Amino acid sequence: MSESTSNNTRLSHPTIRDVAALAGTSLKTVSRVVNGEPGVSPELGERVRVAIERLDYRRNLAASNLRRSGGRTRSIGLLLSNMINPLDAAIQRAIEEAALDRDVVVIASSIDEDAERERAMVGIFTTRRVDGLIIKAAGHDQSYLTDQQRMNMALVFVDRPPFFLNADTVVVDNEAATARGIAQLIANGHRRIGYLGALHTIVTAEQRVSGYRTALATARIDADESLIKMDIENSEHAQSVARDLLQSENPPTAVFAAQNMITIGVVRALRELDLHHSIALIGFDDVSMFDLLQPAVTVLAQDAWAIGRQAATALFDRLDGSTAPMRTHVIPVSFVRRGSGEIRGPCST
Amino acid sequence: MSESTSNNTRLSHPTIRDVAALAGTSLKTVSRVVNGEPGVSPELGERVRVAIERLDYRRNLAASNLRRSGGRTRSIGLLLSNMINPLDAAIQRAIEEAALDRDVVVIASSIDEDAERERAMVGIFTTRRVDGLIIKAAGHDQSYLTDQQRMNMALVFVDRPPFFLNADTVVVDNEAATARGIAQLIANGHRRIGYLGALHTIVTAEQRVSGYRTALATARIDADESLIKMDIENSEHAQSVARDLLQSENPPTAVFAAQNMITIGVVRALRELDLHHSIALIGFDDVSMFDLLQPAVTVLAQDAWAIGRQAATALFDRLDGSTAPMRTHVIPVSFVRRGSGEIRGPCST
DNA sequence: GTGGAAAATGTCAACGTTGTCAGAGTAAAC
DNA sequence: GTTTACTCTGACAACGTTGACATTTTCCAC
Repeated sequence: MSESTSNNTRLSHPTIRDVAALAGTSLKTVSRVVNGEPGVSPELGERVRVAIERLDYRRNLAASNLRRSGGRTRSIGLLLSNMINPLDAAIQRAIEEAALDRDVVVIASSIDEDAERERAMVGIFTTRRVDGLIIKAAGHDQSYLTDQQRMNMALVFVDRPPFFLNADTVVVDNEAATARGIAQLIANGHRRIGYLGALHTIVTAEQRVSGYRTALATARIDADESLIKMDIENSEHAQSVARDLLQSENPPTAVFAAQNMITIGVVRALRELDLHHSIALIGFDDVSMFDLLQPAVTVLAQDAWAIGRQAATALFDRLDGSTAPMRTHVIPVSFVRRGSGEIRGPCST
Repeated sequence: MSESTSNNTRLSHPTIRDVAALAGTSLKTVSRVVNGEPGVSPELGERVRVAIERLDYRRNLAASNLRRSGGRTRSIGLLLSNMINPLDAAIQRAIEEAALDRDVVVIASSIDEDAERERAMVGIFTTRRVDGLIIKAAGHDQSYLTDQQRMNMALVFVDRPPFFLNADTVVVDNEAATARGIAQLIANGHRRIGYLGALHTIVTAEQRVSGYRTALATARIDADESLIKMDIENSEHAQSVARDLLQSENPPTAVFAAQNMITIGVVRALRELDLHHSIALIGFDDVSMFDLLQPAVTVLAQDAWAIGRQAATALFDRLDGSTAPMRTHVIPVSFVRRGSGEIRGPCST
């Protein structure tokens, strides 16, 4: 394997053994130099460094981690719904930055609200022995992760709390934020407010619709169930549902879109029916360019970067050995008034 | 380490040794079962499977790969500019899907047009022994990758060809596409066409401005250098540059924005000056909701998904042992006419 | 029952690295 | 010259797994 040191065409990576041979010393000394351990004379150390340089030696981290105590791989897994969604992309980027600072790599994957894929990916990550996992869970039972937790895999849930498992969590207050948006619409004179929500199996979708109901109840308005449309899967679906709703016999005067893709679909439907200047719209989650539409879209904006950073911090705290009780971090949602949500309704004073 | 098999609180992962002990057999037999190798009697195989199940054993892939011939880690690296850019996000997602099908994980990182970070990440990936690397290079010299290439790391360049290195590449024809857009503007009666481009150090930025010049030359129009603004770093920067350009003494009647973030900045500037219905605009790269603006933005759209898929295909072909000559794949760019690019200029017939 | 092939199972070393510990060398103190 | 206390260096096992090969068991033909 290493007999061809003189030959420049080497097929596989040089090992510590090759370096030792070239420097005329032992494995262990090279290991010491590579790891910056003390107890190597300057001359020998230099000789080793030259050999490392010459062979372009890079230590094999997998082998290193195998032997090292603790068996950490300095890698973490990240499972989000869909990296194409700017919200998930921002979370990913924030986590990557935090990981990079600690010399940890991130293995990411999109799971598309698919509980089976969630479990499959967790299996893959377990096999890879990731040190930790940040997950926006799709399924409704994460008890299967107790094994991983016991085996020292740090877990942080983002966007949604885990089911049947106690773990650190980073969320926003979906119910309160939604209620705030709906209250605003009511204050602006709306009584019939349409609600378009995502898959009801997603906790946040339930929390948001619950905020909707709370706000109506607070204002003593009876919720008209025909105005509430759940289980919307994507932008196109939202568009067609909104179209039907707006063309129904007794249409809403305002619409609340509970997620960014849904908001885009609703905007399209409003445009299509030329109602965008008369029907109020508030969306959950911001998207770049919502400010450029006419009217600009009022949103409840999650701070994805803050969510990602907080999740990374929580995870690395655990990896550093924190044994504090599991904690739920709530990141504030900001209400960005841009115009679409300020369109007045029939009951304005 | 394994004395506490009966105890449920195990601190580290069970090993093949633990499974063997519980099943009353040898390491090798367990290994055979785990890897589905033949030559294990049904009864013993079943006993081993039960033990695996009971201990929730997962084989340590790092250890497995260390021993396995070839030493593949079934992981690939992915370096793009910025995962928050929807273009990069789509490329990433496409690659992830392809990798998942092959039971390969993707370690991704954003390098922000920073050549130093590019090299640092390549170093990290090398240490991790990724089997391949898909890279949107920031620097102007990738000869440092010859070592990796020689050591069997498959390389695929996306968006930009490598410098001083021969490797598979997936690109679009930036020059031709841009020329096509500019020719369209000229055909619509524009003679003074502003050009806002990204960092001139990025090859694609150069190719695009070159397409601009080519199209003008073809139409026998002298390029006015004061209309060409390069080195634009982000959306805000683009907005201020566009503002200055549009308010200059002899402003353009049309603008070409050579990248998606730049286009957004230009749109903002046009709005600000209330010129969006009078100045034509064509952008490179599509962004969701460009169709919702007024006027909707005409773009030259790259098929990010196709780029990612092609890159993954090329990479895995190499990993499967292909020794065909290095190839450059060119993915078509589509011209999406939506309105902003069709605003007529002073010289229309 | 014996021989011989085939199937099943196990032993051992190796992958590339680091932890443990022992040995060699050196300088200062007696 | 010997002891003491270093500092430096290397031999060896181990991390969890698999490849090569050896051994045992089973089965069938004679």
